[in-house]
Amino acid sequence: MNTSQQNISSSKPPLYLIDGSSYLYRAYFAIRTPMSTSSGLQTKAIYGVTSMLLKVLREKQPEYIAVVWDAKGPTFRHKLYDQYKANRPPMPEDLAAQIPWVRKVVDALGLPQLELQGYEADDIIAALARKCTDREVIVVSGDKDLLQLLNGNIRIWDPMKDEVIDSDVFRERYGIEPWQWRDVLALAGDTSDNIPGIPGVGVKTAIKLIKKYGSIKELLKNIDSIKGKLGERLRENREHLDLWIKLVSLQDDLPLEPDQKFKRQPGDPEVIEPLFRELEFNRFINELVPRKQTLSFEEYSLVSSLDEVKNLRAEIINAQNFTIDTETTSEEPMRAGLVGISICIRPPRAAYIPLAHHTDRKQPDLQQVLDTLSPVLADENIKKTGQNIKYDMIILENHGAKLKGAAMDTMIASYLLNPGRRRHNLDDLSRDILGHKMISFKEITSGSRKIKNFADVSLEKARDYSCEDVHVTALIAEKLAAHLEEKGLSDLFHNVEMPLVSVLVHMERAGVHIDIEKLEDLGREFDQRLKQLQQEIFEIAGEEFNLNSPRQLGTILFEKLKLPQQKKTKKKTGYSTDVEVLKKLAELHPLPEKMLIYRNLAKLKSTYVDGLEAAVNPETGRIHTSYNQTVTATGRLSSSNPNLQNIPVKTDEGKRIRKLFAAPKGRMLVSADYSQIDLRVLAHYSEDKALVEAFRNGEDIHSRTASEIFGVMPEMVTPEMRRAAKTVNFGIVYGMSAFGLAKELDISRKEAAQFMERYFERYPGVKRYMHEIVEQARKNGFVTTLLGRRRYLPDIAARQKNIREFAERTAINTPIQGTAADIIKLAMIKCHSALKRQFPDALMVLQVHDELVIEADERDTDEVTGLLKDIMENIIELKVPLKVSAGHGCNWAELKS
DNA sequence: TTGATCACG
DNA sequence: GACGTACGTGATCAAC
Repeated sequence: MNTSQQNISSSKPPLYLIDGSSYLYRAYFAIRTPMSTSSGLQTKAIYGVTSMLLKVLREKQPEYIAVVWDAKGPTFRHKLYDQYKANRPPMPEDLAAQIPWVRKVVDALGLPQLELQGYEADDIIAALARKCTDREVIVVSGDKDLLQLLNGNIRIWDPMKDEVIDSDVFRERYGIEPWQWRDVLALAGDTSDNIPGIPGVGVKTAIKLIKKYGSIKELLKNIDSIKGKLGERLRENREHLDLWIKLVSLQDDLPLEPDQKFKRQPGDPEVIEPLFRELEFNRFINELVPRKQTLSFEEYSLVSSLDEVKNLRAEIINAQNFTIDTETTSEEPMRAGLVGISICIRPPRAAYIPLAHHTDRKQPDLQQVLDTLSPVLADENIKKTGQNIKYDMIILENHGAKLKGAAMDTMIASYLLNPGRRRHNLDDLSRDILGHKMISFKEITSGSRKIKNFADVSLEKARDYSCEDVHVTALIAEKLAAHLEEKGLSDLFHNVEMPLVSVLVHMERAGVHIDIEKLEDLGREFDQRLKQLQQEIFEIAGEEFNLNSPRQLGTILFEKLKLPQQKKTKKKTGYSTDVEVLKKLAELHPLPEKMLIYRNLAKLKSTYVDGLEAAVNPETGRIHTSYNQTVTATGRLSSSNPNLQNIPVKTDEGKRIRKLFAAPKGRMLVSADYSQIDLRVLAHYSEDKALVEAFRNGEDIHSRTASEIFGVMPEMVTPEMRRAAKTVNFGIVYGMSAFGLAKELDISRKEAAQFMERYFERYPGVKRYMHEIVEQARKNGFVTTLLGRRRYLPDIAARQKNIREFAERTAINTPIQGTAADIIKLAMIKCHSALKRQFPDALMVLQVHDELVIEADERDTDEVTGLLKDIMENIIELKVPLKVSAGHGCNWAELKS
């Protein structure tokens, strides 16, 4: 209806109206992790609102803006209806206490704010928005009540979901006009405001009614013709509707004008910074306050001669520990050259040794420096600290200097303290732990476009940057060490994670050998077959399209060929064309079948053939992955650049890829993997009698489960039954529901539910474990593995069922997956040291969660196999034995025992 | 940058 | 009454 206003606004900056109260509540209830300052002030709501406001300021840079609040005390709605919001408990005390602080923050940011006695924020927003006709209005809110405001001039934006709703989006989504939304709300009611609406009518039904009749007014005219329970209820409650309409209407005749008062003022850093420090909002300080020196830089020195290096060495020997960082030419350690080394003895004393900067100025000789430092680097008793020290160890060792005695890695320490945290990089740790914003790489390279890597950075800038790195690392290390101790994580850190670093250094440097010629042959073959397939698919489809585009394929399948749509994509953005769908469609049409073959081959070609080819290191002729020790939430390692933990194995085509992982001449690959480690860990934790007994007797666990759930003698178990039981066994470890099992086995939900019921009858200990671990998570807020590794599960208390249930499944799975990870980490450390002693030529080349692969001299094959199996099976004593199956072969696909 | 898909345990 | 439903990863490609 207001389309005529559409273009009025284009010349003037829009007015942003922010629904402060709704975000205040939302933040308070939605942020699950408790937040408070060290003095005890709760800050969750302040933090949430601040974060939202900063997002608006950062992304929109609004010139006209108002932050609007609900007034305290009763509103006109309470006068109309004494039950209004009567079901709502009073505002929690700790939330009320945060309000004055939020107001202070808004003031400090220079944003106008208002409230009006007797009205809610929604009414103020409505009044201002409707009166503002000379410019566009953007209402910032996540509240559905405000949808009735939408017109050609008013849009709603929810920055937290990053969702913009304008009239068109609204019409498409609900099939009605925005002004009709008021009637929808009146019919449906609002439980949180204690407006009942028509009993039995929710938003869906209300929309249907309004679509049909246009408005409540028209509906009432036809009310006698509405049939069934719905008609009855409407007739019974018709006299209330007038009141519900009044209550959900937004009051817009308020004495407010959208005038110059709403011009945004510049925020005052002098006020903001102390305020944010008081609230301990370190994360926001960097965004708003220009970087200042918060650390002392006075004791940073630039080392220019070998004599100075010797002095440094003397200082190190005196201190017996130091923090180290290397500057290099690449992020990939196996391709990087060494540019400089920084060392911090005692914060703030730090020094930078430039080695290969592009400069005419004098730099100490790289080799002489390493020779000089070698005695301290290689001295295990001199303890080293670093941030991702594995990287520095690889760099140094590649340049002929081995680093021993790595005792503290701040990245790993941060990971153990909270493995769910997304980033453990130094910049973020410095910000969060020290409240210090570090010099960014951008800052030292700005002004010169010639800077390609660190070698191009000037010596002074390099000194400041690099010394700050070690300085900050040393400061963080102290704090994190204390936290590890508090949380009982020190043993895991010192006895598992830190020793593992050296193992990973060895593995990454070793790399894995690839048969490059066969790789290239395979690439050519796949290429040909892909071309052929493409041709055939185009012919069947009757047109050409991009086979790699799921979207284009969807159009062909469901619009052109009119095949029945199976399901939407996860985010509901289009037709799904995944394997499941294509398999179903293959029964109806020849194209999906071809597409499956194409997809399979295309994946192998691009990810594996091309990917591996690009990853071969020209100097070593091998592939050096990175094992990430601080990525997974459960404690597993992950592998990247390239990922060697997802090399195909299941299909024949896939095995041809795996076959390319071949030992060089005279060498052999030995592989050992834990069989059913997850289920054995589950047996250990649950102490379930039947499960424990099965493993102690060395039974085939899937057959045993089949015999249990199908109620047949073990010898009567068919392969089909065993397969189903295997799926159940896996599903249990993930906390699967009957629904999930039904889908996986393609059986009815009822049957699946019966399987699960039988399972829990037969393995009652497992049921008990699942219950207890969820209870434990609820009580502590985290779960632990055998070695005390923690994972926090803030969602375990979520009000939303699906979110809470996800956390519950995680609580079940993490101790199992994480304990298996603990076990193989222990085994890696022990195997590595045993191999080093007994078979110094052997190389540990791969770890794939429950499997270790060693490359050894072919004469040592049997002994290495025995050693591996022995160590892995006896690495720790559980209530059931650990079993390892080991084999060897010339390549990774063909292993013989 | 995000979403869809698919490789692994 | 509708929604979602099996844990943990990383790489590639299309599309924005």
